[in-house]
Amino acid sequence: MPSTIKDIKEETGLSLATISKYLNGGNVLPRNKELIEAAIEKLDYQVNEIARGLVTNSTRTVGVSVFDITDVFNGVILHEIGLELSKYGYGMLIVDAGNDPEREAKNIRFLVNKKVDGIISVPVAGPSSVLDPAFVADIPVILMDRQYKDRSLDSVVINNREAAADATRYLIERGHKKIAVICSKGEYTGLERYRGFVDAMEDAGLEVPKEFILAGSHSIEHGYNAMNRILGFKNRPTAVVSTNYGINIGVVMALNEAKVNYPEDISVVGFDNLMLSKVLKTKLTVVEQPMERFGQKGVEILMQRISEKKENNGSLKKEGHINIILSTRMIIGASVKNV
Amino acid sequence: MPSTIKDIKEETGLSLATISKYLNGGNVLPRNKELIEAAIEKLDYQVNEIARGLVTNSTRTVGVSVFDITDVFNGVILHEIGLELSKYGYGMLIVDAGNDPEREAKNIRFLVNKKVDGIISVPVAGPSSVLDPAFVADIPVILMDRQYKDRSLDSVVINNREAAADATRYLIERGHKKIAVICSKGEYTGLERYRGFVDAMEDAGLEVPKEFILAGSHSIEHGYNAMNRILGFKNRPTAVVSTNYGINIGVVMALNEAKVNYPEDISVVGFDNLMLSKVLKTKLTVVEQPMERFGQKGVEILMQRISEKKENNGSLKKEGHINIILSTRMIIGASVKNV
DNA sequence: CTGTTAGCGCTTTCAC
DNA sequence: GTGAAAGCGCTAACAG
Repeated sequence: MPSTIKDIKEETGLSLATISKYLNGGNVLPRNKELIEAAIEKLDYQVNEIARGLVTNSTRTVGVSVFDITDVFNGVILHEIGLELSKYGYGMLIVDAGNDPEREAKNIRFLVNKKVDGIISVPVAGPSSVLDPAFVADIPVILMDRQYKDRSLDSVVINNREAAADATRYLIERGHKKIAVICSKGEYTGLERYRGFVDAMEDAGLEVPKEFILAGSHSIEHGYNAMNRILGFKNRPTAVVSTNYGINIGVVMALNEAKVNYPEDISVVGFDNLMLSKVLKTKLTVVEQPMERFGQKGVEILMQRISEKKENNGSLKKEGHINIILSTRMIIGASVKNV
Repeated sequence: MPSTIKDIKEETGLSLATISKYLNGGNVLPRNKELIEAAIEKLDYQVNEIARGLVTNSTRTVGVSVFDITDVFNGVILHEIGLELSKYGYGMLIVDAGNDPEREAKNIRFLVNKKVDGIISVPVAGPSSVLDPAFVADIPVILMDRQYKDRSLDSVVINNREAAADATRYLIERGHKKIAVICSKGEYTGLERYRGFVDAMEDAGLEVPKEFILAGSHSIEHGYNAMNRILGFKNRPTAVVSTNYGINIGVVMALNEAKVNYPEDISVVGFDNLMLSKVLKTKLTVVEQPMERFGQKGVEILMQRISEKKENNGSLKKEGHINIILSTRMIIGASVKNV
């Protein structure tokens, strides 16, 4: 059995209050300080955060929910969040939805029951009601990367629509007129990016045949299948916009397997400057998202909400939402040719 | 403020004990059951796991420590562990060392203070003493993928030495005699794999010039730099063994950039059948690790230890260790040619 | 089956 | 600066 504050009371002869005060950085006589420190050392004492949490009503832990932990994008986000959180002395309780909304709902309830001080969510697509248990419990929630269509919440995102329009314009400026988009319309990010694509095409007065819009899931499979479909068209596009990392991978996979060269046979613009881009013989031209900034800003807002709540003695005040929009930039590779 | 068991006592007129019993699946009169359920519904009651944990001395949470959460290998492991844990009604508290032993030590202390019921660790290289706080607190620990040289602990691993020897033999059988290995000797896994390589070469009576052993870190950079060094040799090997996923990526990146084709110009055998293998034009021949089995077995042993501890009323008995060795298999790609 | 009571380990008034 | 005492929300005997 680990030792408790009581044991160190026996050891030192001091009262619980004094010891607790020391533990929380309060002032105690130098003499007592030494006594306590010696006892802690001797007894291997470690604070029981559970007991502390029960009385302070704060766990110094935030819950982080991601739609898929095997997705590199989320791995990087988690890394950045963890780094940032530790600066505040906070830990994180990570839950993984595995792209399943029901599991996500279950996970959120789990976090609420665990009394996390706040939640950062990179949500699965779907109604925002999965977060209801958090709202009922007055736990601040920050959305990251994705937002909900049905409710406005604190969030940190990029301007997906603009970014996708930029990517598309990049192709248009290089003479492309027949451009296809491979996207996922199921979640916020994908839909916005799709819209950005359409914006740019319309602004340029370019037609988009229906079959050039390949909407599906946010996945390697979809990228792979969609690219293969495109390769089968009699009337092939000269360029393709891929709207996320998973799709990038699928697209490149399909191209390589079919021995179709890019940019010679078809140009490609993708999203996210992660691992993959580094390993390809022909580097992808992509829209890069500022991963570290995601973590920093997300944690910053959350900490702000948590202290607001504290100042407001325990209840969240609901007056508007913070919406941080991070800027992106195009990383120029060699996957686009002039036409 | 969320409602408590007391509120539902007021609401129903029942005693705390009865309500608690219901909450924990005990038998109560149907009438009372309805009353309680109605109150729970009405008050949006959620169990306070913190309070529960304080008295039961169990949090139904396990801590999972990984050496680097941005490493896809760990992402997959975490996914599998989470899936498996949820079958037992357990949640996980994930901590990420970012390859920093000091951060890992801090993380373990954090988990201990959070009173997790057990810890699964995919450790950073280094002395096992980072785990001491867990041992002092009598928290069961399961090592996954990697072991320590300085202490024997419960673990689930693959036979790294055998697997690497298999991979090497695969090359030898195809006529390769000049084979280089790119590895990391810093952690358990890397060292074992290096040894397996040496085993196979010695058994075949093949010489390994010193410069054909490129030991460095478990990283993309190392794979990349090492492969570039190899390409600069006057006396080039005809094949290379890459001993982990990160190194695979670096190797392929270097090859592609130098426009050196594999297997035509050099053969490659790698480790781990993850994402990358799917996207390469020429698929890598690799040793595949059973990711799901890692999660299943790791959680299984941990649950066993947790219940043993309970039966032994709260203290871990230390009689030997469980060591699960999972089998691997070679996935044949097209990155090796006969010579 | 139900209620009373004690107590998990800690923080926090409030006197002193 | 220190101590006594109450209490966070819940479970676990023990009586009834």
